Formats: sequence, C-alpha cells, structure tokens
Amino acid sequence: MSSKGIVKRSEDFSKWYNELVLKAELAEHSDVRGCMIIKPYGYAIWEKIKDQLDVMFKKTGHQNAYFPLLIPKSYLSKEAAHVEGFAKECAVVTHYRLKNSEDGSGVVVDPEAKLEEELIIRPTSETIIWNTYKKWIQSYRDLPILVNQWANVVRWEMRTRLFLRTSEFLWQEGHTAHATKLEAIEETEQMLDVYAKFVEDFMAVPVIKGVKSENERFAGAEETYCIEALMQDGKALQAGTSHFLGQNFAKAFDVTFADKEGKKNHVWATSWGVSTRLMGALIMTHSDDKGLVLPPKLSPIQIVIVPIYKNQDQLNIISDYAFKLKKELSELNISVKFDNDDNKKPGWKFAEYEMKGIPLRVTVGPRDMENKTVELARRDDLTKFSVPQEGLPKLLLETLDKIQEELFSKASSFLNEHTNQVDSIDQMNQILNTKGGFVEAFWNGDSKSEQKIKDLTKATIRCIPLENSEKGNCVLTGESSSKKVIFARAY
RNA sequence: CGGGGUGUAGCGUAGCCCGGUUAUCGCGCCUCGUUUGGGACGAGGAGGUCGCAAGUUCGAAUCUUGCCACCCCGACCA
Repeated sequence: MSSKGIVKRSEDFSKWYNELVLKAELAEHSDVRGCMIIKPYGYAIWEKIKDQLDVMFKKTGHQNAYFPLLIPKSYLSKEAAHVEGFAKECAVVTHYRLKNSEDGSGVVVDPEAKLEEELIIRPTSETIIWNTYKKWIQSYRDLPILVNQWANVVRWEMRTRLFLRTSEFLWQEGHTAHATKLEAIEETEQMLDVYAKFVEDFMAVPVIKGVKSENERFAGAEETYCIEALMQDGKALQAGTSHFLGQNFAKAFDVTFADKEGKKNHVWATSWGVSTRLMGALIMTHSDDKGLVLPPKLSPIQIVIVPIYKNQDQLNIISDYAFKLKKELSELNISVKFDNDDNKKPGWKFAEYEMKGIPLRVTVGPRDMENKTVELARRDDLTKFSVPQEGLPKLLLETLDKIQEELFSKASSFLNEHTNQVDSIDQMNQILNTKGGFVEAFWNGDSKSEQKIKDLTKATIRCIPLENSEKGNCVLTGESSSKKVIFARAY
C-alpha cells in the first residue's frame, strides 16, 4: 500500500509531518483546496479525544446542543470586532439551486435561484447562538446557560496544512451565558483548566497557560485565555482557547435579563474551543522518524499481538493463547488487535504498527510458547524485551501507564530545555534561529512594541503566563515592566 | 496575492531539453506455489482520456498558447 519510511525530521520537518499524516493513514487531501478527508484511523483518534473531552464538559455541568451551519449574513455584522476578525475568511452561500447547462456539459448555478439574504457558512457560532440566547433568557433564573456543540466550521484560510489549518475543521465550541462578570470569568478559567488537564493527562502534551495579548485576542473577546504547546521543531502551537467575552455579544444581540430586584442587565458571556488541530499537536509532539507515536490513553489500538509461525499447527497454538490474552486484556479495558493476517510477514507488520504508533506490541512465536514467554516491544523508546506469560496482563497494563507518563515527562523536559529567558532582541533571534522554542522576555505591554518585535524576530507573543510576579526590562525598549511574556515562532 | 514546483495505471515515478512504431520502472492488486523471529521469493496475469483545451506537424506525453487543479515557501490567520 505505501512504500517504506518517511523523510527524517532533521531533514525536513514539514515534509516529515505531511508524509507521516498520509502514511499513518490519518488523513489525505480532498479535491477541494484546503479540505481534508479524515480517514478511519485518524478519526478513531479524534473520537477518543472527543469522547474524553465530552465527559469532562458534562462533569463541569455542560450540555450539548446543535446550532445551524448556515448563518444569515446580517448576524455577522452585529459585533464590530467580530466581523472585522472573520469577514475576510467567510464562505458565502448565494444560491439554492443548480440546473443543467444549456450545452448539456454539466450543471450550472441557476441565476433565478438567488437568495434574498446571503448565508454565511459558520466560521464560529457566536452570532447565531447569541441571537438564539436572546430568546432563551429573560430572568436571572434562566442563567447560567452552559452549552457546548460539536460541529464543523469553515474558514477560508490562505494557506492550509493537514490538521493544523484546514478550510473546514471539526471542533467543539462552548458558549455560556452568566449573570455576573465574576461567574463568567470563573467559567472561562475553569474551561482553560479542563483543556490543560486533558491535553497534559491524555495527550501527554505539556502546555503553558496564559492570556493573549490584545493583538492576538479572539475577535470580540475581552480576554482570551489559551494553552500553548511546543512542537519538536521548536515552534509553538496554540492548543486551545477560552474567551471571556464580557457583555460584547449580549449588547450586540440585545440579550438582557431581569435580576432579583427586577433591574435589567446585559448577560456575561464566554466561549471556548479546541479543534482537530489537537491532532497536529499530538503528532508533532511525540512522533519520530519511524512514524506516529501515540499516548496509550488516546490510541485506538493499545496493544497489537503479532504471531510468528511456520505452519498451521503452530498458528493454532499461538492463536489459542492470543485470544485468551486478548480476552483478559479486554476485561482490563485495554483495546487489543490480534493480527493473524497471513498475507503479511511479521517484519511488515512490525513496521506498519510502528508507523501507526501502537504503544505496545506483543510478539508470540513457537519459541515463546515453548518458554512460556512473549516478546514485548515499546513504540515510544523502541525497546524490546522477553517477559513471562505468567502475569502478563497486569504487566501490560502497568507498561501502558508507564508509557503514558514517560511520554509526558519526555515532552516536559523538551519544553523546559527549550524555554529560555532573554533580555535583548539579538539574544532572542539567536535562540530562535538555533534551537527555537519558547523565549521568555519582558514586554512593555504596548501593541506597537509587540509588532516591532514580530518584525524583527518573526516571533509573536504566545501568551502572558498566568503566574507572573517578576519585574524586568522590556526586551525592546528597556523600560521597566512587570509583564514577563512568552514569545515564539508559531504555527 | 507574490515566488517555486508538480500533474503519466491505485500509489510513487522514467521519458520531455533534442517529436518517430507497442509509454519505463518500482510498489500495490489478481492466480498458483514456496515462505513467515524486522518491510519474503518465483512464475504467470490484469490495469493508461500521459491534468484539460486549442494550435504546429505526415506524426505530440514531448514543441507553442491558453486554462484548470493541487503541493511547498512567503504574506495572512481563532
């Protein structure tokens, strides 16, 4: 199906990433520019991500709902900053019918079927949701509204990359409405914590929590909280955002509620989202030159059993054992594949499951059956060792946990080693041009300085970390500043 | 939108500069047999609007013009 191997990370990281996505059968390009087909294996990983996040959202009191894909154009113009941020990348529906072309060569848009008001394919759902919340909210008793939706959105990006930035992508967007500012801010922070916890505990990707500078803030938000991850090539990737929207959308859509005293107030809002971009973060954090490396908690298949045999009798004996092991592991909630496909040789299977990132491989051959052992191979560090069949399920369970932990600690070490403090632009450039990574520096808080630094270094402020008490001098102007921020070149 | 590149079988490609009979090779696919502890081997077989359109020519995958699509780098980007 696919030829051997992929280009090395050290040769061409970008190419490595693309080849990996294709060869691990996560996704492929569609015939529409910037759109991707998520293949079953890639989608299985996304489903794991989705299912776990969904549990976490529900535990924090949220419910799922679904709002329409198409939004009246007029909605988008109601919040000024919001339209400014999204207008340039909206796909627009102008007609509702096709007809056969006169020359019979295909179909054409029927000019008679022009829509009175054009429809926008949602780039995000704030506008349609706040238009709806207006109808749902009259009293403080109607609050809070804690709703999430799993959906697809379309943003007509100039340049796209599989999972990292596609014209259409899958995501969840939470949209909540609150009676007080404090409650909305608490919600925003809570969801940021949910994201950070998920990304660290399940994806094994360490993140830095912070808020965005004004320049990088979500269009229409008063404050954008984010988690930032660091990829193996030293570039940053925004992994999730949680926005405190203040009363901007409530005012734009005239959403008010009567408080206990009967006084009318505008509602306070939040929105928060993560997307299939998380797949990109997952891939670029752990994978290596042999292919994908998946953390056990998100791997659709956690253990693969590969039999080695010379004849049907041997296969029968091994199969009996493999099915028994598979059953025992299933009882421990471990997902197992026994690959007894006779058309592929073991070596082919080894390489294939390495490409797919299966965390653990159990190899069983006649020799093993005789010695009552199996061979265990870890995907993350590529070690192999022989272990007794006695007590194997428990050992496998422990090893999966260990892999999960070690992936996280390895990624954390990488992040720490690639976080450097600087106090001059020269130093910043020097770091960014060599090892890359996060650069901590003080900043005077001015958007113009931020832009200037970007022009000089191609680095943007990824975030202003939440815990932050030191003082220093602005890396650009030398002014005294209490804002220690994280710069990086980013995806 | 600027710069670069690509388009030939399911996938990856040679051929193109310098036009010439039946379009190259590898992987994959089908059949049979032998194999199976790190991407097996042999024999046989199937599979092609050479991105699209027009032009030049006795003759076009190859030359000319136009168009389309995608990829990469940049600008842009929650």
